[in-house]
Amino acid sequence: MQADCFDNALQKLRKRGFKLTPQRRAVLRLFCSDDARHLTAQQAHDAIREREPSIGLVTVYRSLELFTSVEILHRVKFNDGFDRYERHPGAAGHHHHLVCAGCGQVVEFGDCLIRSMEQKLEKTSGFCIEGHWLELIGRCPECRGRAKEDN
Amino acid sequence: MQADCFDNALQKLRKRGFKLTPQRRAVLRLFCSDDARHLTAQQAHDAIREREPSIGLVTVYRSLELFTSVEILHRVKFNDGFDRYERHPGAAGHHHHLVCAGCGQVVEFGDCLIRSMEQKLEKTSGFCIEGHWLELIGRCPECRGRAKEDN
DNA sequence: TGATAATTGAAAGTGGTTTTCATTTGCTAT
DNA sequence: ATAGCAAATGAAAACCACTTTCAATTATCA
Ligand SMILES: [Mn+2]
Ligand SMILES: [Mn+2]
Ligand SMILES: [Zn+2]
Ligand SMILES: [Zn+2]
Repeated sequence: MQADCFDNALQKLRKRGFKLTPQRRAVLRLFCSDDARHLTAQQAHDAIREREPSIGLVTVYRSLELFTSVEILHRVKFNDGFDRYERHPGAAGHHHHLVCAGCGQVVEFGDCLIRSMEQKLEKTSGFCIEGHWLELIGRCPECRGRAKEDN
Repeated sequence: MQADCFDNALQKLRKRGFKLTPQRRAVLRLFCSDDARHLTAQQAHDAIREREPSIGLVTVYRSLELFTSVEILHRVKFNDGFDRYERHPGAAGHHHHLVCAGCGQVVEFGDCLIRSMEQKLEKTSGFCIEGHWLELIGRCPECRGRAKEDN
């Protein structure tokens, strides 16, 4: 749990006039810990309840939405039916995800070549490109081995 | 409506032992027409009902699933909560979509630089990469104008 | 022309997410 | 401190794209 992450987020909420409730602090605390990555609302709720047993799942949903809107969190889609959340990358720049189809393990990578593709496309299409979603699906070394066994 | 597209699809279904029902023919007819692109199940159902008024939405869902499994159709995700379908690109190779955040208009593009990114990543991560999802979000020229007016 | 298994459509179910609404609570002005 | 009030919370119900169930229908083939 990184203190500056937590304090910056509180600051941001205060500045915009949102109330600092124990529930919101608990959600922030979770996502400021380094091991909280790509969590679903349900996963976040389960984790938070260990410290804040009375918090409702609905409040977690609302906090995730609020924090995403003020860029404290970032919504990630793995196309598996769940919205997932991680700390907003901020100045560190965005990254993408390589998800194992076997075990769900996630590898992050930051050097994406999409900007140059986008610049070419902006010329040919006349669009102003505002963002992109990229998800790679594959198999991690362990799951490749397991697939071979099954044959 | 391209006849060879339709006939090839019928052939494919027959070969695999699926029955050729009027409902399946109607779904195929729709997706073999050139203007049917990135349709949701509901949109497909609405279009098909003009010729086949009694077809059920459930049957459309089932046909889309079946046709996707035998690679007659291709499932596309714009991360807007709907599964969308288009003709399977086949030998023509896959393409990606640039979607306007204002009006939903879609531009397709085929030259994607992701393969080289994938090859680099396969080395560094040890994953075997099986596929990727890429969606670009932007604003078309008309919607850029409209946004400027609103200021 | 039947026999048979696949297919269909209506209705009910599923599951992640959102809305409703009565109650509680953080914040501010006194 | 304290009261007043808008914002936030939690339980329950609603939402909605999609899937499953099941009885009736139908394409296919002997
Ligand atoms: Mn990430
Ligand atoms: Mn397309
Ligand atoms: Zn794996
Ligand atoms: Zn537009």
